[in-house]
Amino acid sequence: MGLSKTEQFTEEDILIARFAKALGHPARIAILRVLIQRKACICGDIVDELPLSQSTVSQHLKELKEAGLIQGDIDGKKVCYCINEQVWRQAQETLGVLFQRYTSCDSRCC
Amino acid sequence: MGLSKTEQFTEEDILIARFAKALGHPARIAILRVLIQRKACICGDIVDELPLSQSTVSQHLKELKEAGLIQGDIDGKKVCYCINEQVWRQAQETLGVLFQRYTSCDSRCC
DNA sequence: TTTTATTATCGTAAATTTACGATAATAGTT
DNA sequence: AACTATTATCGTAAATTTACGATAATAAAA
Repeated sequence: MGLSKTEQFTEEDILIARFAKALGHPARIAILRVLIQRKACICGDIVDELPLSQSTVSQHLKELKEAGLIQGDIDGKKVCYCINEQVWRQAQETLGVLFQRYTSCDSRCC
Repeated sequence: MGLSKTEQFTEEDILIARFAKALGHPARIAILRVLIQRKACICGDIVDELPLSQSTVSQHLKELKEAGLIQGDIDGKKVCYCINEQVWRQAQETLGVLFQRYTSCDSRCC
C-alpha cells in the first residue's frame, strides 16, 4: 500500500526509522556533507553543488527539515540552512545505540 | 521518476544512503532488534513478533539482506537469519563518521 | 514601481515501496 | 509417496518517492 502501519511499532523504532529514511538518499547525504563542510550554514547554492534541479534539491531540503535534521532561516532574499545540532545529536544517539546493541556474538549464523 | 541518479554521487554517499534506506522503516528496525536481542540468529518466527503478514516480513528481510546487514542460512525446513557482523560494523562506521563530522559550530544559524 | 534573484510550491510522470493473499518451492514427517 | 510446515515469490493495489519544468511568492535592487 505504500505507507507503513506506524501505529504498530515502538515510538523509538519509528523515530530511528524516520531519521534513517531521511538519510536514505545520496542527494540528502551530499546536502548534509555540504552543510557540515562549511561549518556555518549556507543558502541555496547547495543547488550548485548537486547534480539536480533547484526544485528537486528544495524537495530534499524539505525532507531533511521535516525529519528535523536541518533548519532553514530566512535571510533576506536567501534562505540559510544548517544542521539542527540538537536533533542531529539525537539521531546520532538513537542510531548509535542501535548499532552498539549488537555486541559480537560469534559471527557464525546458527 | 522514482529512482535516484546514483551515478552522480560519491560511492561513499551512495553506500551510506543504502544502509540508511534499509534502516528507514520501523518494521526493519524491529526485525533487527529481534535479531540483536536473541544474540544468536532465529528463523521466521520473526513473523510472530511483528504485526505484519508473513509475505511482508519476508520482503523486509529481503531488503535487509540486500543491504548486507543480515544474512540468512538455510537450516532444513527453516531459515536462520542473523546480523552480518562485518557489514553491520561497516554501516556503524560510515554512519558514525558522518555524524561525527559535524563538530558543534555554534548552534545558531547564519 | 518595475525588475531581478532566490526559494518554495504545483502539476505531472515514472519508478519504487508497502502490504497482502495466493501460490510455488523446499524439506522434513508420516 | 503423500502430507505438512516453513519460507520465498508472484500478482496486485494503493501510496509514496524522485525528478523536472513551470509558476508562484518573497524581498532586495534599479
